[in-house]
Amino acid sequence: MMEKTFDPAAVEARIAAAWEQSEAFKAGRPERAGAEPFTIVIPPPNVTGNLHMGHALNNTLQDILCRFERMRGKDVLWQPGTDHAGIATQMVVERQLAERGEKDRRTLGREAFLEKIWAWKEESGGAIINQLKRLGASCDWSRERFTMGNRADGEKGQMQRAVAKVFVQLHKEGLIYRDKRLVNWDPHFQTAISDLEVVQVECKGSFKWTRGEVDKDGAEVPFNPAALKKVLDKSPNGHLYYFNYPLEGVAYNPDDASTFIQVATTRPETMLGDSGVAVHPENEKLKHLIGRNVVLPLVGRVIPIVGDDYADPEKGTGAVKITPAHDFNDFEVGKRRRLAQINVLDRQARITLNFNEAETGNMHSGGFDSLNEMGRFTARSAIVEMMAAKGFLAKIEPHSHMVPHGDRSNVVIEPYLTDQWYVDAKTMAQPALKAVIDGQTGFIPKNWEKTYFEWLNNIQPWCISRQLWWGHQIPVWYGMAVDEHGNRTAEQMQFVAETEAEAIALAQKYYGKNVKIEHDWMTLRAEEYTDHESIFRDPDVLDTWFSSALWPFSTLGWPDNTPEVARYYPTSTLVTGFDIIFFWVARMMMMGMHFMGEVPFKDIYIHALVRDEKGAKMSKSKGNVIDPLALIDQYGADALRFTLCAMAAQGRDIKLATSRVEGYRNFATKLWNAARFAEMNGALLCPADFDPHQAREILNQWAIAELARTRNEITQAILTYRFNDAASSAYQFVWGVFCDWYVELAKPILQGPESPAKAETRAANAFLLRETLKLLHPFMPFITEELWAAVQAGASNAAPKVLALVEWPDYQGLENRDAEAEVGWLVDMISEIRSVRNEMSVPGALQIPLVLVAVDAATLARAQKWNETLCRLARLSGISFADAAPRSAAQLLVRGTVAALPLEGIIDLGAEAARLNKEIAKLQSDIAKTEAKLANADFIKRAPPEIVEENRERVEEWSASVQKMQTALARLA
RNA sequence: GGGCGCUUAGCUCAGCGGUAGAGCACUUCCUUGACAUGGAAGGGGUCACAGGUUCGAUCCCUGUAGCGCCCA
Repeated sequence: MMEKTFDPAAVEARIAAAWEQSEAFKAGRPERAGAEPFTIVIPPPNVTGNLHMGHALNNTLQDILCRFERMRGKDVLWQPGTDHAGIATQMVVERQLAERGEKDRRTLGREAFLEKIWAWKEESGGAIINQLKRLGASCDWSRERFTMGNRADGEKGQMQRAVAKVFVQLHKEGLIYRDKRLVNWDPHFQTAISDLEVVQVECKGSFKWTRGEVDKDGAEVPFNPAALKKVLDKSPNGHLYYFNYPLEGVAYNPDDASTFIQVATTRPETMLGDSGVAVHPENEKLKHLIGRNVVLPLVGRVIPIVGDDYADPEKGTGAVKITPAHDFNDFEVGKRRRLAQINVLDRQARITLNFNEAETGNMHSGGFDSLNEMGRFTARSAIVEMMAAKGFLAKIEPHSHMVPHGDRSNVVIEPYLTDQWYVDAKTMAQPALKAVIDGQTGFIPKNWEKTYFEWLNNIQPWCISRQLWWGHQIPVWYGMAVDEHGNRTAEQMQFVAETEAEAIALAQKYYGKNVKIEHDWMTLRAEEYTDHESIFRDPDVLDTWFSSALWPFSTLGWPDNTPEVARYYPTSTLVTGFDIIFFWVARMMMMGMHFMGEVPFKDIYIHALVRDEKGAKMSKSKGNVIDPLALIDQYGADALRFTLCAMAAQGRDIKLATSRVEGYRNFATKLWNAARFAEMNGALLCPADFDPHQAREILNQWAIAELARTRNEITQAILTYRFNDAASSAYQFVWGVFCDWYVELAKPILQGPESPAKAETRAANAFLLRETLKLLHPFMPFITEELWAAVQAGASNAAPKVLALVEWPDYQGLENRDAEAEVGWLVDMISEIRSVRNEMSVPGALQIPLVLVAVDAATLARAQKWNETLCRLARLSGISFADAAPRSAAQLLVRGTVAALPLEGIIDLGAEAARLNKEIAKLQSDIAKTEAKLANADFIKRAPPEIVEENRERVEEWSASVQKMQTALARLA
């Protein structure tokens, strides 16, 4: 005897083991060698990561597709793996070293530190893989990949070779180059980071001061640098500072606006690097100053006032100070107007005054050396104080603005001028754009194409180098260039090669002598070798996304010519969130088009973000994170999966409420109990010879037809990525059709005497249950697999051992209108009687008689046939037939049949009259509305005939009902 | 500022040119032999607002308001 409820915690691990043991998820199963392949590459989660709700949704949807296609007989490869997440991993391991009191990264040195990371990875990396298994993800786990490959393989490793080959080839083609540009610089990790790793945080300060402002006693309020410092120490951002920059050649007077130009900035310390002031060329108030110069306060540098559209006349003072080396917009203005790029920060974002003497102005003589190596925020208040002291500070006001922060380090990011490696993304974007325009790849929902186009059309060079240790080291070696006599020049030489050996070979060819590897540039430069020359490798590593961009083919074994590449590329579908369309999807498209000459995936399904109940993004700092593993523990993986699927409507975020998960847990219980009922009634095992087409019982025919319809709905819904429709179809069938009606209507038969009808119903019940398990399996793999074992018990057929490999049903010719008419009538009759009973407050336990009035032979036969069922489900004492309704009876109308419940003495006749009047009124108002519509000549003329006909029929039906109810009303008196 | 999206029952959301739907919550009744993680019945919505297109608009178009996200 089955338990009363399904206990996911007790079952899930066992089921997962059974799948593993049967190798159900393995791609390339021999019996499917001739089958169509279906491939999905998992969006590789971060190796340091833990399963969050976004992963749960993402992987549930992928799993539904994979299980569905696997059941449809395809050779499914769901390729799993993780990515090496440069900064995150380095950070995790550094923190671990600190906690254990071990040597820090720099003390350890690069090699030793990398050993530590690999050790960490072996020990605790990739926990998320097991968490995905708990969710039921049917990946081919034997093929798990890691973007960093395997430690043991070194540069011979396939992932390493893939990355190196891509780099070298793109470099050869001129699509990878070295350039000096602004990057997002993280001063904590001292590396460039991608836009993706930058979060904008809104900051608003509180300090306020205006030059010349007087207090209530009429005294001028002096600037209080200590007070500002105190505010900035708490939070350095959120103020706008107004500076007067004196015009060259006039005596500066803060009270005479004609002697200066006023600029506003949120980052005062960058003024040390100003090389111009911009004014909009059509700015009536200021344009006359274009072409003049200002003398940069403190520094003494003479810099021009230039005309540029970037300066918005409406914003701030209308004049903008330009610091090309420390602001993305200013960088562009500076390039347009040929302004100097003066870097005033070091790698830790401390002020450095070691810029060009020519650019220094009078800094050193001005007594500002104290600023050197000062932290940027300390320098901020120091510089403001200096400006104030010299009378250049006009105003400070609180200002709300977005400040970029590193998402890992949480420090303020600085735009920073450095040499980095770039991919010419603009060129590579063209085939990626074309592929979507031509429809080789399509987004679902389609409107995401717009986002994709938008980004690819405005794409910037992709900075791929990172100043980290953990990652694919850039395959470039540097040496000194030599002239034709073999003498070193001041230039640098680059050797770009897939392996160290190749690099040495290239260098040897270039130098004409032996080449050795040196470990850093300083040593190499300092040494004068006689017998050989030396090169050293670029210490930087590649952006993690660089290797992720190769994921759809590198996981299949590329660059080797593996059978997997041939069979599973291009992949079928990519399932991912919209937040990485730019960073990942677009880059996979670029790399796929370039290296494989073919799109990496045919469909890109973009799903929503999972938010909390109130619609807020889940985040640790808000404390509103719902842990999917906790939900799995509490309600089971199936319930969580079904919830996410049911809520995955296209184009809308998911606001997750645990009450929904609970609801679908209850759904699982319902299914479980349907099986339990079947077990108790000998209807669990479907006889091998049961043919649904041969069912003779109309109830069975009806339910089988409903099953077939549901199968089609689910199939269609999954194929069109309408996951929520698929879920509701399944839910409606299991609960609303199978449990609520089929089982109830079948009870009298199943629990009655032996008969052919009973035997057939037992078989049909088992059949319906078994087929339902198949249809539900992609959504709820655990409970269905568990019940599958039960419905297969003792079955001797050759069906696969696990449901995961069973064939998706395809029923033909099972629809049945007659069955719908009869069972529909029965269902409506029972519902109506129950409704009247309830409304009339007939005690639940009381059995009452039913009189069917003036029925035809067919209805009479129908009523007699279903007598027992009707009596049982509607709590009737019996059914009789009459030509006219008895007096003092409640009357109801079901699909044209008049039914009377003689309830004299039981019910309040006044209440029944009121009930009938209410229904009549409702119908009459509907009739009036529809008749008005039919009276409209335009409607008759222009509406489709079937709609007009439908409305006519409606009026007729309603009118007949009104008439019958009026008769009933008359009989009441 | 630019782009995208949203506004439907108390809550969370489907739907979408042709009589407004689900789950949860709520009310009443029911521990009957699959299931109280259950059953039966019920209340509850001028589908944000204003115009327009249409025979007909919750649905299409325009505008307004509010909210959210992305990019500056």
